[in-house]
Amino acid sequence: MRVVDTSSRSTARGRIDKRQAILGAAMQVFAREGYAQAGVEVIAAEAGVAKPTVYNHFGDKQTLFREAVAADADRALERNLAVVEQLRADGDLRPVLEEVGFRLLECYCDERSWVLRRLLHAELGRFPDLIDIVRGRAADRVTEALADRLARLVLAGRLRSCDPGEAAEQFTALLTGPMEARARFGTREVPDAELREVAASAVDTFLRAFAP
Amino acid sequence: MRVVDTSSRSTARGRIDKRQAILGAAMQVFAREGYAQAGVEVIAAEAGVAKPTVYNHFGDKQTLFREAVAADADRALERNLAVVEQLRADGDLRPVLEEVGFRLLECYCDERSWVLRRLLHAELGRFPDLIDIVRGRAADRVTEALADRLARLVLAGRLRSCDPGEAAEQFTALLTGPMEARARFGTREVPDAELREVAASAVDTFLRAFAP
Amino acid sequence: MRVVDTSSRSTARGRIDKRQAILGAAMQVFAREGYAQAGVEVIAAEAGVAKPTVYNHFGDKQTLFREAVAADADRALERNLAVVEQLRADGDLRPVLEEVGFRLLECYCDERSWVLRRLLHAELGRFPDLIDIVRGRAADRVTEALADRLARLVLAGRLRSCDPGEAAEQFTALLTGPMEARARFGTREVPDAELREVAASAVDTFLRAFAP
Amino acid sequence: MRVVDTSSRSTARGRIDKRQAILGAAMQVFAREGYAQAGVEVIAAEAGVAKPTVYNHFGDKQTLFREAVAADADRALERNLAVVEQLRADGDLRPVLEEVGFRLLECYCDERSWVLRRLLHAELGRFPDLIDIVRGRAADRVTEALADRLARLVLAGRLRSCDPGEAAEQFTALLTGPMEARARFGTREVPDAELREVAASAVDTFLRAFAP
DNA sequence: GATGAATGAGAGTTCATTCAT
DNA sequence: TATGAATGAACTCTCATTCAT
Repeated sequence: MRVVDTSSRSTARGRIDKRQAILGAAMQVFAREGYAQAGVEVIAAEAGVAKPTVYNHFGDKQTLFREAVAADADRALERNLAVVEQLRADGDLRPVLEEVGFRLLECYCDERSWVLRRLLHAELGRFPDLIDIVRGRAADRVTEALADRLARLVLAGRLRSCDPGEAAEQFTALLTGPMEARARFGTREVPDAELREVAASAVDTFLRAFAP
Repeated sequence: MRVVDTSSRSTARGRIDKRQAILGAAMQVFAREGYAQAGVEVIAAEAGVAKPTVYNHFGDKQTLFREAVAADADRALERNLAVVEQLRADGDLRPVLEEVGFRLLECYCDERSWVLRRLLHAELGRFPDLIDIVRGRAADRVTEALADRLARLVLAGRLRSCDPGEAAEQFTALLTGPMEARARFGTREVPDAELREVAASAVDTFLRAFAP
Repeated sequence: MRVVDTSSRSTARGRIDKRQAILGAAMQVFAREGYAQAGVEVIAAEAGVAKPTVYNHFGDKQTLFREAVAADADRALERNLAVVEQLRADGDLRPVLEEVGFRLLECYCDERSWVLRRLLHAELGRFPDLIDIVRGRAADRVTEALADRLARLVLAGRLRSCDPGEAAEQFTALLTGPMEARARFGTREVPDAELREVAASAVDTFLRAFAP
Repeated sequence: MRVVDTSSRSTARGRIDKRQAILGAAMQVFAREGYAQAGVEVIAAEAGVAKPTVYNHFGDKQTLFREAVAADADRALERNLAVVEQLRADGDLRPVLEEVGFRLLECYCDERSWVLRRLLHAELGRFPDLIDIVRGRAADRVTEALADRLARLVLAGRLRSCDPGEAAEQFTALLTGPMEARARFGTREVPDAELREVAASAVDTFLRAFAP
């Protein structure tokens, strides 16, 4: 189902295309099989290149893994930040929080997000720097951005006075904590309605605790 | 100091001792290396037995993995349930909740708990049944037990009327959610003081939302 | 389908029964799997004993193999000799030869005979002495016995003067040679009618060449 | 003495050379040890390549075995057919038949022929398709070719009227049957003189039975 | 720059054989 | 004597990685 680029004979584009194809294939295979089990040969095949080409581009399997993970973490960060930015102080607070909560859960429950978290857990032992790669690009910065928005809500008198960092932590926890069980660690597709329920419940508790 | 023969030289206990030794070594090695990378030979060496002995006892690597995980999940369940049972309705509620919260965080942040969760995430792809093995023995049943206790607190008028299942989910989320970031996925040892802080903050938010 | 001896608790019979059971099971397993692939554990299970019992009786796998083969070779020799003894000089020669030829082919095409020959070929490299074990007990002595009978036929004027050893060799060759192809090396069950045809054709050629 | 580059250092021929080397080594080792006992590592060493190279070329041990056997069967077929083609109807029949018989016995008693037959018998259980691989390439087609020649001799009036297929079967049987015993299944080197004797005796019997 | 071919190291698994009971 | 348990050695097969083109 891949679309073959018909114009990549040794052009500069061709090289970039191949690099992207390899990264994409790598993430797919790593997700499916885990790092140790994933075969470079399989990745190469799925990317439509020869095995040594992978090595020409990335040097070794570990580097390929790191870069593939980093690329996906970037993507996830961007999506999450875009959601947090929707948290504005105009109008009724509850529906806004519920909408943001729902969107964040959508990100959290995205197939690729589960894959990323799974790989992170799986390979922390062999790749301790993965924490920084992923968290520097995703989880922490999202919480930070969320804290910023909450701080402004406090200043605007829409929330009671509190530590916005802690509040952001807890808001996130109230959203994602219940999902882990319900999504069975990403193996069950959670319907949007359930996402909205969880978001509503989280927001309810959050507002009971943090409304002025 | 009992003086029974604890040396395992060929007594009837020998078999059981070896089984336990293998399970223990297996968990250590799986934790260190991940399932795919862990070598049965290494496990055998670490257990002080020969490689075929491992196969005599467990048949193959997958079974060994499942049984090792199940054993650790059992242990974790027991510890968690013991903590939840301490949640009694006598006296002031806040300090009791804070103590239970702290103890639950101790369990959650235990080295072996992190290992278990990491392996669970890591190998879900290859072992989908791991969810049931672990959750049937741990996470879910703890939340259930917690919900039971919260229900009694509602009936006793110590908490406002609410769905105890949801309340338990959120209490757990408020505890563990913030830990994931702070413990850097288990790679950082979190001092008890910080655990108590997180517990206090979680209980504060929880009581603001669920006090009558 | 084995009949278990109900009275073998440590009696002298019990021991012999077990020995026979092991030999029988061994031959079956060796036939099915070949020497190298056959597992002593499987043989033991099929004989209804524990693995070390096999070693108590036979010392090692090679000895077990030799004894099992020797036992079957004995059985084959007896059957063949009984057939050759039917070769009497009274009455018409052709039908007698045809009957003997047919009976010899029956022996030759017996499942257990094919197994024996296959094992012999298979393991000649590892067991050079197998030639003597089997041939001393079977092929050669049958040809010798046949030569004896033919010699008496020559003396009785029923066959032309010739070397009876050569005649016996050739009579056997005319019988068995065509079978190898037709029986597809023992993997095809040859119907009796075809056996009789081959025997008749062999006798016809033999008599054309050796009638006085 | 041709002066082409027969050294195989990385030329395009290199691949083919290695393939041939592996096939040759495989046949030698399989012959020496039997299929089950033969180690791929040994084969690789004897071929002067690394173990995975064997797997790159043949995929697995079974395929390697089949291809090695097929290659040798091809070789044997060619030699046998060349001999049968020498069976012409000009001149005296007896010496021609004796020469052909002798040459066929040479083929039959060739070391590699014994090896092939031994392996065929030995591994029929595990490789039932070996019958077709070998017989389609060797035994059957030789008998067929021989039958063709005998048919022409019948038409030319040099042999009596008969079924040429049967006659070919019996001619072959008269040649090879006595060899099995004399060569002790290929473990004894039979001198040419004895081969000629057996051939002469076979031809004598054959002509007595089939001369017009 | 991209590839087909080759490899060293190591994986899981099996098995004949031997203790200790 | 018969056995459950343990083991050392060996097996097939895989894989990340590197030449030579």
